Amino acid sequence: MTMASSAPACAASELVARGRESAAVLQALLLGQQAPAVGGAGATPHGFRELTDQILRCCDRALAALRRSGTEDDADSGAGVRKRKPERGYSSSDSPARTSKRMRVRAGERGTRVEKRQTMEDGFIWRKYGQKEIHGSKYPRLYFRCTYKDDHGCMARRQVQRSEAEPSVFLITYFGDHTCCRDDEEPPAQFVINFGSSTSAGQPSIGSPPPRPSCNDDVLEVCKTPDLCNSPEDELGSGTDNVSEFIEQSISVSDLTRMSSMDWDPLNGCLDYWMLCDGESSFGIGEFIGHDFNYLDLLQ
DNA sequence: CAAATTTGACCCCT
DNA sequence: AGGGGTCAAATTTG
Repeated sequence: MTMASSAPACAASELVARGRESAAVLQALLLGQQAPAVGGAGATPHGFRELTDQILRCCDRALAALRRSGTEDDADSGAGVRKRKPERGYSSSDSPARTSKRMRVRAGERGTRVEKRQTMEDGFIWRKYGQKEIHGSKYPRLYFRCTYKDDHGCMARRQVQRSEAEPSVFLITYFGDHTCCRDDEEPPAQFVINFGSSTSAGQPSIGSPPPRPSCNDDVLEVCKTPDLCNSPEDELGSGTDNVSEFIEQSISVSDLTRMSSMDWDPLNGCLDYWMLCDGESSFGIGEFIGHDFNYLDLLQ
């Protein structure tokens, strides 16, 4: 990823200005003054919520842009995938870019994040590439990579494991950046994907266009400590004490739908995910679409 | 038939 | 040696 160091600052500046504008509108509404409608927001609870959401988003993204400007080098090296040395059975040309969790941890990989969620949905399209029984763990760990790994070279990955302490909760560990939607091009992810088991709804189900990965209401907690990625369940423990407290403000489905209609740009979309990768974000990725997928993989 | 998932095997690390 | 992450052939699904 290459970006001029001043670009994030400019973006942050724009975002702060946008956020301030929204704050001004909100203030006017609260004071009962006449205010121009922003995004259709009016002096209603819905309108207030919309404005506050917008303000918060702008602030968060601005912060992320600024942080990113100071840590780009780290992020580049951190999220990068190190190739293993050529292995037996692989030709030099097709030697896969395998990664080792230990290698990443040892190298201080950034861009890892653990979330406790009620759903595996996060707005991105993931492709399952593995499943492993974890020693001492009741539930298997599922391995996903971005569907657009091949098309866009997106190296985002995630691991999903059902919490033993809270079976209704998924511990999702994210690795790497989503580079599949950073360009000016239209974001590739325009579908909701439901990961299910092979025995039933094994194939992803395509539904209505999902909201942009930004705020969500099913993120219970987010742990931004990369080390936790080693073993989310172990390190998170049975409770929530070890997890940095983070409770997402709930967002209605209608809000999400509206958000999805926002103009797509890196600041409105994938930047949210960058923030996660920076481990500094105050909000999670993805949105809650529904709970209609099967948990059989993790139930066993 | 193309794309996604499953699952056994391989490899690295401790 | 064993655990964990990833690959890739086989299988399944739409």
